[in-house]
Amino acid sequence: MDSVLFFIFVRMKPTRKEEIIQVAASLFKEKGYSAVSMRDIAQAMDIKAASLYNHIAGKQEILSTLILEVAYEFTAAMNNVATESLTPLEKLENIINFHIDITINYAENIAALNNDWMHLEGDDRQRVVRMREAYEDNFRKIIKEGIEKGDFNAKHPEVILFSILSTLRTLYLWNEKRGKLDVNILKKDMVNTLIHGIV
Amino acid sequence: MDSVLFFIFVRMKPTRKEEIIQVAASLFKEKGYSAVSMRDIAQAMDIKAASLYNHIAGKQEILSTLILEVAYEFTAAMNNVATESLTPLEKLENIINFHIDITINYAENIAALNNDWMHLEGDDRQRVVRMREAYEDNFRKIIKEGIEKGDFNAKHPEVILFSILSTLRTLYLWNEKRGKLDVNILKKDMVNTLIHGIV
DNA sequence: AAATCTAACTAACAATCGTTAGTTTTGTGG
DNA sequence: CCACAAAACTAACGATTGTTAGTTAGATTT
Repeated sequence: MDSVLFFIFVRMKPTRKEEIIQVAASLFKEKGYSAVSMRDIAQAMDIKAASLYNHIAGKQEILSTLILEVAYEFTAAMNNVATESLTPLEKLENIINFHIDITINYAENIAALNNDWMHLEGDDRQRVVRMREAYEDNFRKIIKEGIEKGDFNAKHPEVILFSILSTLRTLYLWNEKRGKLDVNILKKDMVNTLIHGIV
Repeated sequence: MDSVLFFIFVRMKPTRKEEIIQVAASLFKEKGYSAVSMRDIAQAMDIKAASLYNHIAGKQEILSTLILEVAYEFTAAMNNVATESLTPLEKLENIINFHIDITINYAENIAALNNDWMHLEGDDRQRVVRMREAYEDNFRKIIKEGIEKGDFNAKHPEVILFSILSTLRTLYLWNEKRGKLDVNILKKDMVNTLIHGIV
């Protein structure tokens, strides 16, 4: 009899801590970190605020968990693309694609990263700022390389960088009301729009 | 002797109320509405928090003033463009241009509009949401018209709309560190990038 | 059955929040 | 110099904030 390889995908039941972080993330996305109280989070879970502290160290831990988690995702994905031997155009396509992928799985984390990073305390804020700067530098190098090679036509790389980054960072706001698009169609359209323009 | 026409530009000294709103706007942009206390605002003006109430009704009034002010600006500008008899491409160029102009004069207001509209109370929130929906509808019609006429090539207008709007709405984050660009150069580059892409 | 663990609870803490009331200082026009 | 208005002040209010301490109910393990 042939040997068979089973791939069993198990969706692990989330720990109570993970549940809290997820519920908090949803509230943070809706109203922002500062406007959400521990009692708000507790109420959304049908428990009392003090009970949260059996599972987490405090409000700040929720924020730093959310932000650092997705910051590492972006950093890893960007480092992968940057070190591969691809044309600048191919790299740019890859960046757009992984941005969409990460956004699908980490929309609430991205909301916190974009809007509440300044409320991180201690070393965490500096670490996140540095990761974002490194990310942008990688992105900038790819665009500059594309301009030098003549693949991209633009005078100022900053305008391109800003435009594309703005769009990608805001992707977490795409909602079903705007149309339930298939992921691969969205990727294709987004690549087309950002790279080839609209005329 | 020839008659001479004098244009005298007077920068009116701001009222105390306007000063407060401006200082608050700067703090709101930095940390968000909920994370800024009346005592923070007062401290930035070297007075006590209670003194603020000689000039304003409350914290909420500051927020609604900031947001409604710039929301009307965008609505008026968009209505102007939408009712003019221009090609979709020309309309789009006009939109990009007035977005940059308004951003220069109302960066802090736009930050509040983008990030703190949900903290508006009473009728104000609904009014702002409706204005934004009307704005987007106007924008969407222009893009659809461009697609139908064959001026724009895209399958889904939503992707274009989302991409351009994301970039324009985020313009308030452009800082000097990113390069002090002349306004007209920025306009030209932005039009080029958003419309013709980068290849 | 006893012991341990998990996850909730009540009660309270000091700090801070937006805001009000009443008072004093400051600047200006008559 | 005086009268008045503008704009600051002190003191305090009730509500809410994040968090801690100590306790309890229920499930699991020994």
